[in-house]
Amino acid sequence: MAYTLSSGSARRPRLNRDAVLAAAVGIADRTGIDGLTMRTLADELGVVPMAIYKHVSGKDELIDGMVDIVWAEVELPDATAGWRSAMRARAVSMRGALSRHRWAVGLMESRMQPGPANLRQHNAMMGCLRESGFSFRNTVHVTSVLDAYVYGFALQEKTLPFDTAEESGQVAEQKRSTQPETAAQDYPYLMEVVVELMRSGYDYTVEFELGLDLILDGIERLRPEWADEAGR
Amino acid sequence: MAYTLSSGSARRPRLNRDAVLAAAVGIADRTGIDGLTMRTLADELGVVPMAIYKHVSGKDELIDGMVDIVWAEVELPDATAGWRSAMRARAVSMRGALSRHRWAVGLMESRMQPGPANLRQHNAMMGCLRESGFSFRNTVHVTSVLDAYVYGFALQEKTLPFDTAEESGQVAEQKRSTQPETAAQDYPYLMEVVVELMRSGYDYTVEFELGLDLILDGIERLRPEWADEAGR
DNA sequence: ACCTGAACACCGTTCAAGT
DNA sequence: ACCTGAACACCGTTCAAGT
Repeated sequence: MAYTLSSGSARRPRLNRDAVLAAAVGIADRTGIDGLTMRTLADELGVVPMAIYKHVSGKDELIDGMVDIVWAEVELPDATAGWRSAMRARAVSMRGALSRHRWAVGLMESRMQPGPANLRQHNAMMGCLRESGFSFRNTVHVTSVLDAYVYGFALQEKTLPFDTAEESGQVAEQKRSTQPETAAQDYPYLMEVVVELMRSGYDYTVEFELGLDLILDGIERLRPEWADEAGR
Repeated sequence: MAYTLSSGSARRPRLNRDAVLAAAVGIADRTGIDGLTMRTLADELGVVPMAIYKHVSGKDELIDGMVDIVWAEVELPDATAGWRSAMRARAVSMRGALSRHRWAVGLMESRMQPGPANLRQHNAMMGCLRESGFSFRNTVHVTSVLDAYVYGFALQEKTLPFDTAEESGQVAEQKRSTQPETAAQDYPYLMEVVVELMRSGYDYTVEFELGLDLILDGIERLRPEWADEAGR
């Protein structure tokens, strides 16, 4: 019976939701979120645009699904390791996911229907902090400052016009030589720092972890104080 | 001679670049960046879409100009006040500008042609830190961590589905009652924190300044250490 | 049950014309 | 010098049809 029903179009495996989402993530990774249209996605899948609407209600739901794929790539905090190293590992993992999927920066928290991986992640984060003795209020504070830093760093990383330390030098040099000669007079401090950056390079990972440790130190140092109000 | 040249259309003042940019910022503030199209902008100005292209080369240059208007609203750091209060005031001012112009979050650093207000701002920031004795390298570190925090906080503020402490409660309540009953079992820690947030409210300004002071403390405490390498 | 084709109401931008 | 109108190559999405 099975073979009597299979038609000549058995070439391409039947479309399903996961295949649609995976293809969409691939396109967005390669060409940016603007390069992802229902039409380019359909082309990639070897299908007509309207075929996608059988698996996803529209572009919004498509993006909801893509964002939850990124959330699923973020390591869950392991509370048994202690809150500090759990929070550190989670932040590092999240920055990694966001630099692999730059289109996702700015979308991670903005979806009205948070997906299961998103909920699981936040639940684990709250759980780790609460079990480590943070009050409700301080759990919110810690989440807020760490997430802001991770999102903001990822945003800068997405947004700055170089990817590697070597490229940072090239871009700085190019900018220096492109600017009108007046720039060095009008913005002397800026030029000085740009020239120095060019000389010594810029490593995103080193920079990220330096700031992260500074913030974790701040949380740790303030903790006894915050613990005073632990009942609340 | 002047009046012989003035035609019947003297009703609307002649279009110019500043008027175009100001109108565009207004539309983006009210309706979001998606609500700003060359066509809605033309309507607002009482003009046909193509008229705009005489004052701006296209949508990219339009947005470049809009972003620099936001930069111009950010208070320049006042080095005479000491680096810490200068950095604090600048960060608070920048968050203010970004919450008045939420469409600008994510665009502040992404323009290939930084405008004059942007360059002035960064020059003043570098100047304040360098004059306060920070090494080149540490000037970069401080800028990186502070900007990441401000951008990331603004991103969360733009992105979270409530604006005020009261609304945060309403949203939390609605989310709680909308979720399938299993949510409380699947995500107990998350639900607990959400319920607590609902009870006590959430104030963006308080939250922002708490994290900001934590980071400034971290910078201050690490400073002597960093100063050791001040020559470099 | 799943896919298709044509159409609609939008975009940003070009080009040739108007005054 | 500045503005206009029509057109082009794109969007996301609806609807009626095909198999």
